[in-house]
Formats: sequence, structure tokens, C-alpha cells
Amino acid sequence: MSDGQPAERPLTRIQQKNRQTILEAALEVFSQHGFRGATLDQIAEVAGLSKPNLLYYFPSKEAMHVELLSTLMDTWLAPLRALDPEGDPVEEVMDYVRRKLELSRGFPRESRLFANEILQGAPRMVAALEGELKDLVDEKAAILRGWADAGRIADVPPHHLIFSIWALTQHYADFDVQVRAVLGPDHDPYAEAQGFLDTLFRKLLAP
Amino acid sequence: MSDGQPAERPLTRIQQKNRQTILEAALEVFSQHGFRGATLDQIAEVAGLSKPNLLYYFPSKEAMHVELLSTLMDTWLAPLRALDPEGDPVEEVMDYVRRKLELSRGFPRESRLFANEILQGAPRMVAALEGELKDLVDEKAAILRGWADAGRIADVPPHHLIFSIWALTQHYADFDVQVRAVLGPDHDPYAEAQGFLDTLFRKLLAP
DNA sequence: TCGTTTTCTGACCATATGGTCAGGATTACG
DNA sequence: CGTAATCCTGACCATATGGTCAGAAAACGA
Repeated sequence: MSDGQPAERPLTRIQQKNRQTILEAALEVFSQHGFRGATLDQIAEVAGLSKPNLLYYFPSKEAMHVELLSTLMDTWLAPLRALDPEGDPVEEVMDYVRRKLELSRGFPRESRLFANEILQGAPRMVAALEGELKDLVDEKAAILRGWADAGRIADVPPHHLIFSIWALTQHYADFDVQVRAVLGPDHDPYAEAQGFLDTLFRKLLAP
Repeated sequence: MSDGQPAERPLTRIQQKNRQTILEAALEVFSQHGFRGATLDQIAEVAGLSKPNLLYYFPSKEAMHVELLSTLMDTWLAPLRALDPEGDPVEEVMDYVRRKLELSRGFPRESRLFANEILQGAPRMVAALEGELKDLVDEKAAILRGWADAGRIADVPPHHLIFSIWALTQHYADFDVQVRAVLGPDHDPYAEAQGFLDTLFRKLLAP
């Protein structure tokens, strides 16, 4: 993601800090209200900076959103990238599930930001989805396919296996309110989810 | 959902038709842009009516949204309501999965409207979630628990089993863009999902 | 047909919102 | 220090948006 243009002068300490503060506030607000639902005033409020000051650091509201999404993409795909063709098939998948669930637990706002964007048809992301994402998934799906053909995991359609991992792990972050409303207090959704998903995927993958 | 107030005079033919047109347009727009992202002008445009005319039939933008959500709730819960304690355990659950997936396929906009609302913390729905929804889920979870205790299905936490059904079926509607982007053309996501989810849940539930 | 009720609209309003700008305050640094 | 660069702000602007209203146009009923 290095952009061209001449002489990118390095960020000053203040720039570094304020850009960070702003992105953090933007994440908070965007993930809660969506892009259109978020206002610069809200973000400024959360960041503790004035609105014109936000626009001193970012050319527009959209620029903040884009920056968040592109940074996010990497974090989000890292666990899948880590799927090792040399490792033990079932354990590799289980590791992926576990890491993905940890992301949901640790970064629910990021998960919701992403979900929001996809829900709205991903206007600012279709390209990335059809490019970077599809390539990575295809690559890993081929590995899964290989394992299935070798009888090392059950013969399930690899793309949908991956979708199921996304769906099940992200559900706990994206639908948090619903999950908690239904479970009531005195529950740790993520702890319970970990055990459940472990069972689910081991049963599914058992050859 | 009968509200009190005196003398509710029956809707005229025109009212019937126009309210329907408006709700249909509102669904289209809300499900695509979320509540705040949707504008009355857009809805009016889609409905083919003037903005003031929308407000002749509904007191406010919010009223349209509320009406959609409360109507939706019933449709959405119907399949779970149909889970029959007297039926064959595995087949009952599989029927639920199938019906839920059909809802996603047939009513993706409704699914996204709902998802949008939950994502934003369900400001207009927490009550329903903690009441109606929780009660229904608790009731059905008890049935599942009974089946598990009787060894008729595997011993999995019933609430999370239900969550997994929601997550997996709704994923195909809510994340449609992503699913299609990753699969590429020449795929019928729902057809493939049906087979995959069938396998997944049969394996999970096998005692 | 004619009066009454229902339906619909153009014009309008108040507020919210993304964004600009001229200039003041701070900081970096020779 | 002094000054140049960086940082920050109050005031302001144009547009978008939810909503109102007086009255015109249809539809209805006798």
C-alpha cells in the first residue's frame, strides 16, 4: 500500500499521535453508526479535537474511512495467511478458527466496521474483495481441497468451509447485542463459543 | 401488535396500496443504506411518490423503519417457532436450517435490514430481543437440551447451536457481495450452501 | 351533480452536516 | 532568541435533509 507521489516527508511526532487519535475515534464512531450515520462532529468529540483539526489531518471523512478499511484488511486476513500447507490439516484449520475468534473478541469494532461495509454492498471495497481476498481464499481453498482429496480431512467444499468459519466467528462480534440479549447475563459468549466451535469443526472435518 | 386508541377506521383501498408501496421502497433503501444512510427523497423516488406524500401516510421516517422491523420479526422467527418437540430431532433441526436458508435466499433485504439494526446496537429492538426473542429461544433450547439428554442428538450447547444456524444461514444474505466476489461467477451460493449446511449440521448433531 | 372527505403537492423552513479559510498559537530549529 | 514551519481554531458557507402547511385535485357518497 505504498502510494507514489514525490517526497513523502516523514510524519512528525504530533502528526503521528493525532492521526492515531483520530483513527481510533473514527473507528469507534464508524463501527457504531456506519459511514453515513457517523458525523465529523461525533468523531471530533470522541477524539477530543476540533472538527477543522480533523480535516487538517485528513482531507475528508471518506479518507478516514478508507484508511481504516485498508489497514483493517491486513489484520483481518493475517490468520488465513497463516494457514500452513505443511502443518497438520485439522490442527491448521482449528488454529485458524481460534485466531479468528480471538480477533472477534479482541477487535469487535473492526469486525463491525467491516460488516457494515459489506452489508452496504462494499462500495469502497469490491475491488479488494475480488482481488486480494479472492486470490488468498482461492489459494488456501486449494490447500484444503488437497487435504480432502488425500483423505486427511472430510470432503467438504473448501470455500464454504472458509465462509462458515467467517460466519461463525464474526457472528459473536457483529451480533453481540443479540447474543447477549438471548444468553442473558452470567454468560461469557466467547468462552462458550470457543468450546462449541471446537466441537463443531472437529466433527465436520473428521475424515 | 394491536395498538389501542379509539376507532381505528379501516384503511381505504388507496391507503392499503400506498402504504404497501412505501414500505416496499423503504425496505429497499433502508436495507441498502441503513437507517441513517437512507433519505426520504430516495424512498420517495423508489416508491414513485412525492416526499410530502410519504409523510401523509407515515408520521416520520422512523415510523416506517419501526413498522418494517416489527413486521419482519414475525417472519423471521416463524421457522424457529415451527420446531416441533414431537418430531424427529435431527430432522426438525435440519428443517429449521433449510427454512432459515430459504428466508435468506428469498428475503435478503429483510435479512440485511435486521443485520443493520443489530450491528448498530439495535437501538429500536433491544426490548424485543430481550423479551420475545429470548423467550422463544429459551423455550426451543430446552427442547434441544431434552433431546441431547436423551441421546437423540449430540450434546451441544443449544443456544450456540441456534446461533450457529443464524450465523451460517444469514451470512449468505448479509455478506452476499463478499460471497459472490470470492466464489466468482458461475456459482449458485445458495444451492451450494444447502448441501454444505446439510452435511455440517448432520455431522454436528449425530449422537 | 354537488358537497364532503380523502389524497396529494409546491413552496417553504429549521437544522445538521461536510467542508473552507484567514489568521492566531505553538513548536522546531539554526 | 528569532523566525519559519507546523498546528489549531472561530467563523462561515453551501448543501442536504426531515418535516410542515396551505391549498389544489381526486375520489367518494348521496
